[in-house]
Amino acid sequence: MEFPSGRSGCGGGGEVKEDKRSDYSVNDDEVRHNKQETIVQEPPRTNTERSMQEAGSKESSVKKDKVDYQLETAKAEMGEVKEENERLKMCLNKIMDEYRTLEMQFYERKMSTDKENNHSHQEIIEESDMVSLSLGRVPRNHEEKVKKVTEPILKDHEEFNQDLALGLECKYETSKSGSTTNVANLPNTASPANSSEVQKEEAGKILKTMRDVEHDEVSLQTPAKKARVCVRARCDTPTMNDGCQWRKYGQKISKGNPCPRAYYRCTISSSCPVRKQVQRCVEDMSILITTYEGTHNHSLPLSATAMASTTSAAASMLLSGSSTSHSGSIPFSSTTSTITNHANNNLHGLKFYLSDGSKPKQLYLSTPALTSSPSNPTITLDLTSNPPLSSSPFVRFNNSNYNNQPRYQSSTTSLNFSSTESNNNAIMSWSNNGFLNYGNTQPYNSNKNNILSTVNFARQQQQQQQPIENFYQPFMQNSKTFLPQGVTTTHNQHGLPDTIAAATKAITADPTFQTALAEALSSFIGSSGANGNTQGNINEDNGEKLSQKIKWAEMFPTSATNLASSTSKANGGCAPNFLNKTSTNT
DNA sequence: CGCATTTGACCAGCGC
DNA sequence: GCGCTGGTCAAATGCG
Repeated sequence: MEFPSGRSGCGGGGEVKEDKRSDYSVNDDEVRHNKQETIVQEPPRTNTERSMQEAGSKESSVKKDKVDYQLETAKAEMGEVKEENERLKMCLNKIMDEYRTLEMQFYERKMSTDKENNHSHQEIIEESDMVSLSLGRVPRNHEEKVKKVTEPILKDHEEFNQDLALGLECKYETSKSGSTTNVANLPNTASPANSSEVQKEEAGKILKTMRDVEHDEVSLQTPAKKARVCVRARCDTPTMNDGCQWRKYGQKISKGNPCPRAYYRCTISSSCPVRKQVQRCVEDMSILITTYEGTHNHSLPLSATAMASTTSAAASMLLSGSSTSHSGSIPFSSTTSTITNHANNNLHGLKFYLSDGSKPKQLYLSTPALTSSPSNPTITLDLTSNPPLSSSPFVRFNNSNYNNQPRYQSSTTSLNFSSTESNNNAIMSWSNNGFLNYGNTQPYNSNKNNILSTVNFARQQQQQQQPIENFYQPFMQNSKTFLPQGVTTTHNQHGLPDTIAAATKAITADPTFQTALAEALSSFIGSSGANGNTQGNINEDNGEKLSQKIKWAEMFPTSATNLASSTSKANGGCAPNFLNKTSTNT
């Protein structure tokens, strides 16, 4: 059948049909076999042979009757199967129609709301963000399917359409998105609409089954590769305030670190599986190591979405890399030459260093136990300036095959969003109120030559003399625009998409790194840009952002949608305050 | 009194 | 099998 997954789980009836069908194939084989036996027989030459042949002809006639009977039976049952198939097709068609109807209603309501509020684009972005903040990976063809469905409906709102598609695609935990996602996957089989209660039930079964299948896929993936995201940041408080609500459920003195490790679980939802571990770095007590594990299954406060999306993106990056590692490639190491060629691209002061991943090392982690489990690949986001255990302030994508790692040397991918300064000038830290600060006022030196390969998304040269304190202000309070070198734009107050475009051109060679970096960028940049005074420019830059999203989609087929979602979110101003000094404590 | 935190006990996984 | 370690549970405790 066309949809094995959906059909096989269709209330058990599908399996019966499948079994019957397998019987058909067996019967057909028997028929062919019998026919061949009949044809191969030669004419008799002697009486004995003739008598034997007569007996044989009687046998063959009996066989023929049997074969004919089997053929007719098979045909009849095939007809039933075809009818069943047609019914299923009609079910799917009806579901598709209902989906389109709902979608159109949603768009219409959205448009009317936007007209009323007189700032449509921003509203759209915010609303779409409410649909989904997922940073999961979306197959490009899948996105195109949804786009194809919705394109005739709203050509003028392609951006919104894309954002909605993202939400429909990614957020599996909601029933709405789950159903629509699945429906969007279904081909549009043209058949006359014939609604009936049976069909509705069947449609419901299909949707339920497919939701279950999807949920099972997620649940099966999660425990096997429960990625962890380790965030290192300077923080004076016992825990850094990431906007989420946590409840402490345990504390342990771990080996090798006199500082106790605290265990927290998310309390926003009782069923939320997210855990975090908090521990001071043994070598620098001012550094707080927070390890996140799991994905929130509920909506987050605005102030919590940034960290959540960051960790989610990082985890997604890690898992995507780990998945490729199984196929024998090193996910992040093949981008060296390309990235180095564009090593001086600056992007809003964020620096993503890429080093040779062929030499897996465990970096930064003061306590190896934080990456203890071989089944838990860990990515480290280093928000400090001086990783104590690293010889150079790189980001090391040490996403080696963690299954082969010893217990304390499991896969660790490290992102260092830090200064290249080797001193103690933290550019980002959690202050005594638990919120993220942005370091000192030391001049920023963006270039280091002792790195194997570098992606430098830092500011351009003319900005390098600016204090670090102003480093992130473009996304926070000031409307300054920091453009990469060689990039010109007419939207200076909205340089983010253009700078992203310029940066992405620099890293288009390697799809794996594209995927990984795009997801990391999506959350980080998206978050950083969220709080800027950019709302007034939303409308005029919408087209630019839209085109930018398209660029991203072209450059990063597997992850551009995530970035587009995050950037639209950021521009919509409802993104949280991962980089916001003034975020409110929830 | 309700909620959050503390803390010892318990369990599972891993290495020897 | 045993010991070690990380992680979790749940009763006890503290606090507003």
